[in-house]
Amino acid sequence: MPELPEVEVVRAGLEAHVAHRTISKVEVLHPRAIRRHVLGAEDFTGRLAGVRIDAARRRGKYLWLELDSAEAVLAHLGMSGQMLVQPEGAPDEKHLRVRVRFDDEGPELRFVDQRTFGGLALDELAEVDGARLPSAIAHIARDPMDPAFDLGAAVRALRSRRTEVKRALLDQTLVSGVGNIYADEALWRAKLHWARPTDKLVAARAEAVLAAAAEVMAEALVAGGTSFDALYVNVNGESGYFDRSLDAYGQEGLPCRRCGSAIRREPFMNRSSYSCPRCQPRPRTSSR
DNA sequence: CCTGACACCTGAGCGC
DNA sequence: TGCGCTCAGGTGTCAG
Repeated sequence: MPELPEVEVVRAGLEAHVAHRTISKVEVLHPRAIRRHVLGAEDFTGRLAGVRIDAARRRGKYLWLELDSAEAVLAHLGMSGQMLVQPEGAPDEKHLRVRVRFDDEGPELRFVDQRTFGGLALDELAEVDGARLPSAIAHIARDPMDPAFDLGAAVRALRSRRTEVKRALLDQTLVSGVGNIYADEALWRAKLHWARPTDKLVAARAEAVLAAAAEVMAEALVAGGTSFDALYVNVNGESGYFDRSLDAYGQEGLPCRRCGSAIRREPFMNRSSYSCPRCQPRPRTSSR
């Protein structure tokens, strides 16, 4: 499930259903799911047995389970990863990759991932810029829901890049949590075309698009996230409903809510970008 | 250093 | 039906 609101929905579910429980046994059903755990599946399962989960945390699209062993299980959902809380004995999902059982014999935790772009790894926690993070994600910037998020610093970082504004929004080292959907929504709200060069954005415009990203992701979280199909669900398998509130993403041909022009779709980085041709005019100097 | 292209996967939906 | 193509909420790696 991908972007920040959807990942936060999952994190909250993990906090509610697996925090304060002790792991009894872990099974890795597909090696790719733990490819980031360099020491391999045996090391992964061996070190998790008997460990208690203290908390579920998140930065951007990454989440991790803090363990009483002072380590963490770092997780990324990739394009299609799910964390499901299921009764023991429920039939295995087709793409079940990792199963975590607990010593209370309550519901088990399942990492399910069709495309296997996501994965789990055991990692050390490290102090990074005042935060305690799995060391593998030390390079990931704070997200807009982080209490210590610094909007001014994000504005400066974005404007220091020489690239297109949407590429910058998707760069998780500048600001984290934003993906293709919320980038398009933020650009629509800020009335910016995705190809606008970052180094020519005045600070107020850069701030506007970053604030819009924060705002739209907060609204999406209230709605339980964005979900077009069964791939994007919370730990109980339920979909969010923010898709009904999208103004740009996936709206090709539909009237812009502000001006009525038909929303257009343009190729962008091997996928698509949706925007309003009138509210978000293409930059004059852009090649596209 | 920084930027952009590409690889990594599976499955759904479409036109022929 | 079936084939081949395109598309999909992401990111690590590598060449220039």
